[in-house]
Amino acid sequence: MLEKLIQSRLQDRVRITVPDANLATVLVRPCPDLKFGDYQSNALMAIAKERKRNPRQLAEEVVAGLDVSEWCEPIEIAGAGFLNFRVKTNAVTDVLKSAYRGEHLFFERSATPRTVIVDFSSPNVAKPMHVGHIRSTILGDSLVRALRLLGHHVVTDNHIGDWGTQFGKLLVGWKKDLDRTNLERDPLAEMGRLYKQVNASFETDEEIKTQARQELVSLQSGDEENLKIWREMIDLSLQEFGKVYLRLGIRFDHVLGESFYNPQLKAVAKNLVDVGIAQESEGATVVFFDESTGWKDPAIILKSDGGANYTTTDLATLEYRLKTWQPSEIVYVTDARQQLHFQQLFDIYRRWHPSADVSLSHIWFGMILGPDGTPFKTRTGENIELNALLNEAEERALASVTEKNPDLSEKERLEIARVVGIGAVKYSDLLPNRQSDYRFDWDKMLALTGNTAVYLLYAYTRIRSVGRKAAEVGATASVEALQLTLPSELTLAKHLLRFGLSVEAMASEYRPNYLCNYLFELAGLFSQFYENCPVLKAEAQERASRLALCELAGRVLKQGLEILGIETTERM
RNA sequence: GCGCUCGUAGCUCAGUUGGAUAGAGCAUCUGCCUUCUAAGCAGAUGGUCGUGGGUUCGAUUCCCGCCGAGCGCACCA
Repeated sequence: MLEKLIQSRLQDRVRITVPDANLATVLVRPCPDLKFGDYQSNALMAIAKERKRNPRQLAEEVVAGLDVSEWCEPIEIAGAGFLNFRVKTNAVTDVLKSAYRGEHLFFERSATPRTVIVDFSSPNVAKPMHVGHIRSTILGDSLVRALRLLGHHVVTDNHIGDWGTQFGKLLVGWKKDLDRTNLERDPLAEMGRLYKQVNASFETDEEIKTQARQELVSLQSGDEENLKIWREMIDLSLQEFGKVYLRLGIRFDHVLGESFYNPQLKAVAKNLVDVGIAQESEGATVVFFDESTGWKDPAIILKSDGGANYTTTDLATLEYRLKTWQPSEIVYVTDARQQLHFQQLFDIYRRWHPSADVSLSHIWFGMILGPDGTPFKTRTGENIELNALLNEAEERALASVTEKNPDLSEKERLEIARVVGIGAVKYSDLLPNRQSDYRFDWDKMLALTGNTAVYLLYAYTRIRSVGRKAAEVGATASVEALQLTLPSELTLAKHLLRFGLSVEAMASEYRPNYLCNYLFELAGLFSQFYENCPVLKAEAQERASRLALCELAGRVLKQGLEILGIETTERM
C-alpha cells in the first residue's frame, strides 16, 4: 500500500528531473534485505545509464526534491544509486487501522478494469478427468479468482471436448455392448470401458474400423439416433465433471464445447481460403507460415477428408468470444506441449483480423511427474483419475488429523480432512513455478512441516484459536490501541502491507507461486509473533492491540488462501 | 534436422523492470512445551548458480558457443 504512494511521488519528481524518462520503469519494490530499508527503487540507475549520467548524482538530484516524510524516514542513497525507503511505524499503524475498519484489505482494485476470458480445464466427454486436468483446472481457477478480486471482469468458458473422431468408436461400443446398470452407477467408467473395448480391436478388425467410421459420418450428418446417444454422453459427462468441480469449488460462466462451433467451421475455412491465408496442399486445406517463424510445416484447417480439426475450431471460438464479450484479453491455460499450436493459432488470427484489439496469451505449464520422474501414471500405465486422487488426499489428511487431534468428533475430522486434503492438492500444484515439471509426492504435499497448505492452515487455526480464547475471557481487540512495539509485531504488520503487491504480481504474470510464497512468509511471521508476543497474557492495552494484529493477519491469510481456491478451517 | 523449455545446496524447488553477502523446505546436528494448538519456534552445517566466452558500474537473470535432459514439429486434440 505505502509503496504505491511513495512510487507515485517518486515518479512525480522523476518527471520533473528527467522529463523524457519512462515512468513505467520507475518502480518501488520491497527491499531484499530489511537492513537496507523497507522499500527500494533501482530505477534511477537504469535511467542514468541510458543517459550516460552519474547515477548517484542523478539520485541526489531527484531525492533533493522528493518529500515522503509523511510515511518515511529520510531517504538513503546507497551503493551505485539505490534509493532506500524506511517507513515510519506510524504510517504502518495508520494503514492497519484503516484495514481493520474494513476500508481495504491491503490491496487496491484496478483503476483500469479489463474484460478477460479465461479458458481452462476443458475435459473430454466420455473420459474421466485425470491428473492431466489438474494443473489447468486449479491454475486457471486461481487466476480467475485473483483477477476478479482486483476488479477485472472475467468470463470463464469451459471449452469441453465434445466432438471428434472418438465418438465413432464410442457409438459402436454403446450400440453393441452398453451395460445400463454400469452406466447408471458410474457413467464415465462405463463409457471408458466401451471406448477401450472398441479401441483394442480397432487396428486389427477391419469391420469394427468401418463401423466406427460409418457411425461418425452418420453422427456428423445429423442422424437422429446417434445425436441422441451423443447428447446423452455429454449430459452424463457434464454431471460427472460437475461433481469434481463441486469438490474443487470451481464453477464456470459458460460451457461451450467444441461442437458449439460446428456450424461455423466450413465458413471459417472458406473465408481463410478466400482472403488468401489458407490454400490447398496434398488434398488438405492448410495455412503456411512466414519463413521468419521457422515453422516449415503448415497448420491443417481442413483434413483431406474435408473434416475440420482443432485449429479451425479454435479460430471459430476466438471469433465468437470476441464478438460476444469484447474482451481485451483471452487467456488459455494449457500444458506446455500446446505452445506451437497456440503460437500458430495466434499468428493465423492476427493475419486474418489484423485490426483486432485483443491480447492473446497462452499460459502454459509443465507436466506432473511421478516419484520416479516419469509422467505420473498408475502402476498399470493408466491415467490417475482426479476423483480417486482427491479421495486419497482426503483419506491421508483424515489419518493425519485423527492422529494429531483424536478428541475431535468424526464429523469434524472428516470436514477438516476435506479442507486440508483438497487444499494440499491445490497448494502443491500452485507452489512450483508453473512452467516447470514437478514431482507429485503425497508425503511432501501433506507433510506437517515445510511450505505446504497444512502449514498455512495450521497458522490460521492458531489465529482463530487465540480469538476464541479471547472471547471466552471477554477480551476484545481494539484497533485504536494498536501499537507496533516489538520487532516481530512490526515485521508482521509490514508484511501485511505487501499483500496487494503479491496479488498484483500473481495476476500480471499469471504466477500463483508468488502468492503462495507470500502466504508462507506471512504464516512464518505470524508464528514468530505468536512465539514472541503473548496475546492473552498481555496487559489490557497490549492485548487489545495484539488481538487486532491477529485479526488482520487472519483476514489476509484467509483472503490469500481463497485466491488459491483453498478453504480454511477453524480447528485442525 | 528445426523449434520450445530447462540445468541453482545431499534431495525437492524459489529467485518479480539485470542490482546490494544467492534463498526456502526436506534431510543431518543443537536448543525450546507447568504459558494462547510443539502440525510450532530459535540456531548450525551445506552452493565455482551445467560449462566456456561476451555485454554492463553490476549477470542465476541478457547475447553466443559447447555438454546434458524433457517436450514438440501435415491430416488426434
